[in-house]
Amino acid sequence: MGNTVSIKDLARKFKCAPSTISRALNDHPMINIDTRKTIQEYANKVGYQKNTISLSLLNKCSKTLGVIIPSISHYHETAIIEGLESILQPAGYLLNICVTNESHALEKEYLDRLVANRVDAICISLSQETFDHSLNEHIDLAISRSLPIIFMDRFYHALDVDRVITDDFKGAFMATEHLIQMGCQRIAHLHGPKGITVSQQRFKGYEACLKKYGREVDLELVKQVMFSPESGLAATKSLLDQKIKPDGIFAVNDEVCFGAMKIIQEKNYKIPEEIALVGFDDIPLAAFAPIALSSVSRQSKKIGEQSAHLFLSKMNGMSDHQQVTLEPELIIRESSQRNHYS
Amino acid sequence: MGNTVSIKDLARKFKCAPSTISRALNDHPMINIDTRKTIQEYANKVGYQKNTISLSLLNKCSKTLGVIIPSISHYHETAIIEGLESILQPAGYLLNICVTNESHALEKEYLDRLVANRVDAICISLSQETFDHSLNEHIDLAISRSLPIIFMDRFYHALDVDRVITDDFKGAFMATEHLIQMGCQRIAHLHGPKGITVSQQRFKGYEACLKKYGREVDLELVKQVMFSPESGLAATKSLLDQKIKPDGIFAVNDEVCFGAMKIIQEKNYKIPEEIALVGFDDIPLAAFAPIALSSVSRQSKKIGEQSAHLFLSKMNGMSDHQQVTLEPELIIRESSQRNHYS
DNA sequence: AATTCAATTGCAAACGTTTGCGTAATTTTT
DNA sequence: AAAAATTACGCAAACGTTTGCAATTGAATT
Repeated sequence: MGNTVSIKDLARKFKCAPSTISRALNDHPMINIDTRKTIQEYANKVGYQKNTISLSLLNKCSKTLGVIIPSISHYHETAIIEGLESILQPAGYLLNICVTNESHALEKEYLDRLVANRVDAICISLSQETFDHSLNEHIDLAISRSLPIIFMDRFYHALDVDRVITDDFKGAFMATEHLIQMGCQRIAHLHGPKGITVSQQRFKGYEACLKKYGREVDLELVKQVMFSPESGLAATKSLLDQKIKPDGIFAVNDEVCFGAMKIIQEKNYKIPEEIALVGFDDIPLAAFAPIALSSVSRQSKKIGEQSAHLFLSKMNGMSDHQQVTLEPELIIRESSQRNHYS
Repeated sequence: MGNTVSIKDLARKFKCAPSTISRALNDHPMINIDTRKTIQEYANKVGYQKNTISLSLLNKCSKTLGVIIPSISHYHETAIIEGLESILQPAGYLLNICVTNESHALEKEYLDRLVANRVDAICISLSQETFDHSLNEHIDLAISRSLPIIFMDRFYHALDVDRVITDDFKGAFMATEHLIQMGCQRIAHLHGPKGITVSQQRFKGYEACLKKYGREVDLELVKQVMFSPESGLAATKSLLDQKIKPDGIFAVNDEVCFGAMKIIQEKNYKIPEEIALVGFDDIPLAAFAPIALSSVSRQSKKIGEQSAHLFLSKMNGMSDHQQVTLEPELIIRESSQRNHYS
């Protein structure tokens, strides 16, 4: 920007070599203590600011982490970013955040751009399109470049990768088991967009739990939804219009539950007595839903923190791959707590 | 990363000068069409990826925008990011997102780092600490470097800056006027953290509206809150415990309203008949609050979009400063709609 | 056959910083 | 007083890419 001052400028000013300035600014003992001070003071006065770009070029390391996520509009994603930042800020890293809107093309484009920018590593949560059609060439290519890639949330076809996930299966299992223990007989599931790992895992957890208690999955009670309250409302409405109505609902996330609650209350069913409800993610507003919402916490912030730690280990030369699986936690609130049943 | 291939590598391979490779890859007509093709194909085969860092160094332009925000846990901030990204992705820019947690020290640190990284410009929403104590030296310094800085949401002491904001005053005025028209006599305000522009502006709008209708601000009816439902609940509780109870509440944001609703319903007051409620931000869950929440939309995504456009104009050489003020929009839902009163 | 011209390609500098090595100048040791 | 050691600084290359200008080649023109 026009008036930025470089080491060369300072060298001209002091009639010395750039190397001297560089060493002086870095407090290199090789340089006379007085010259050091003089140079440092002057540099400070004129607002010299190190140009990190030239350093990146030299050191082949940009002190930047690329982050690719499908969306940024939910608590889960922002909490991940908070987690990443809480660890990486003190470590001197910056974040390049890219939102793909679940588009494979955009994911590919962003990945290319991050590689061109020589980020030190990439934390990625795959887009739905990438997942649906197993379009993995761009990822494989990046990996073959030996660019460290850390997968968050969604699985990747290869086994020997770095990965930080929550045990969605287990979380779903816990939620379903809880509903069973609360006396629910017909537990419905609001199934997330298919093709997305978390949707599949949560359904499998739900399914496995029913099996454990000798029940079958009734496909009449499984409706597919998007991750939005509107979608949750519509799906729940169709559930309530059926002959076989649910007396418990496990939903793929909390936003969906807000929609479900709306229509359930409109139709004058009692929560949790007539219909018990459990969501997923434990968003900050869960406790402030019409009926305080029970939910499975997936420790979103910890996913970010763990990913950051994994990244830092890799920067420190750790070469073997690591898979971190976080334990979900069931938070029981009014929407599923039937004291008189237990 | 070890196996990255550079132009120099290709030059060695083809026994020619790096300049030839560079021109060939950029389809420069000066280079023989056949050599061009050959080189391009080979480069493609071995996965050559342009090193943007060297380009940044050369062109003094990094194709990166620095974004500094106080928090990333609310809809407003993520919508801004979505807006920024929707415009800047097609333009070939990346975002360096920094979250300050309202800390001045962190803001300063991040600003320095972004400058060191030679971002092309910075979009910033000032931290509360910076605002409270008018700690502007770091900003002034950056401006004196002639680094373009675009302020979002929060005012800056200087006048000749670039800025994109929503008219919070007007939004608050609209909300308050609406409550008056719904017949509310004692309108309380849940005042955001002081020192933050949006809090102040919204209070002023509330105040001005009351004045217009010949009313005074009753400080008993103004409670200070943080931007959280918990805080909203506590403040509302103290309101309801007073002798003078409100029959309408205008809150600084929607999360606060969720907390307010909780306690209002617990104490068995009817919304909106006994207490009408209006929030701010129009978050996606507003319509799914216990009572669908009326709210002032501040067009968060548009703030991002406009900031991005402003940034692009500046990149195209626009030198004069621009102030964009977006119009808020009042969304009326059940929490304030008293049909029988109007 | 000498000259001009166009088509290709190479050279070298530049962006800003670091760092190994060389080289003065000064001091210490024998 | 000569040799060795220390102190303080400069030189130049390196990172990867672009670009104005010079240089080479071959063909076309006179």
